[in-house]
Amino acid sequence: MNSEFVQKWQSQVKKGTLAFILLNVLRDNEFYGYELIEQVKKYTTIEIAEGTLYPLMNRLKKEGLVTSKWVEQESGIPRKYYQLTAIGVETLDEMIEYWQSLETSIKKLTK
Amino acid sequence: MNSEFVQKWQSQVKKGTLAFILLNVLRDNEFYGYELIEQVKKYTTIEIAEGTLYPLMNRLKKEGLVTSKWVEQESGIPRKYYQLTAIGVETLDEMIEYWQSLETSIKKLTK
DNA sequence: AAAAAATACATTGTAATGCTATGTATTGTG
DNA sequence: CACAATACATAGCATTACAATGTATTTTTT
Repeated sequence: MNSEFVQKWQSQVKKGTLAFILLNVLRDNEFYGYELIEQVKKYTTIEIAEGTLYPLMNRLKKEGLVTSKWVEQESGIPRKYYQLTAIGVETLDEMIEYWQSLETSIKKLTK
Repeated sequence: MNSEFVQKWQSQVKKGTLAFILLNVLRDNEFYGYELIEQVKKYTTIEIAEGTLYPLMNRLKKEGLVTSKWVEQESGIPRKYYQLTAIGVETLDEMIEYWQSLETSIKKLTK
């Protein structure tokens, strides 16, 4: 099961989907990078590679959708926390709208 | 509205989604390339560029998910009709399964 | 009748993105 | 003391959508 084609396809589906999921996760709380991977793994069936996440978060930051701040800890490596900006919220709303129309279309097709 | 970021994002979402949609469309009927673009435009909010469709159909063919046959017409340019193969149907079923789990996860996140 | 638009196929080069591999540094565990 | 886990990051590769361009025929408009 899960032929090679399907595996590659799933990777393609992530292009775009990941940013959408991450912005949604950041809507209610701020999280640090490594934690985002864990959160997404917990609440979806999706695994985000570290080599995917960090460049992605940098892009979102560059686009002004999130900000970040370093938080030192008593012990351990400092964490970079991400917060959704006002522009991020607006953008996310537009994305949700598009996603829902897409989802509706696909639901019609798959039955 | 529809900021530049969202436009680029929509294009990224199509990576993977397009193949999924096309296979779904081909489940019940065979269509030729140009017709597939029209069908998808009609039943979804998605526009597929010709420069996207023809290479995509070739990939699906190479992977054995579809076959094609030329059909001459009394007048006009010959049409290349695509049919879903047995492997195509199996693959599509796996894709539907993945899509539904993804959709369920995202639905939880967006509300 | 000529010009323009539509039909129907296709390829090339570009930009964007996820993934593997790799790297650094610290802390916790067997 | 070695190894796994935590936490950040980058570089190169493969994949894919899209704009631009091309060919050829047919239909519509002027």
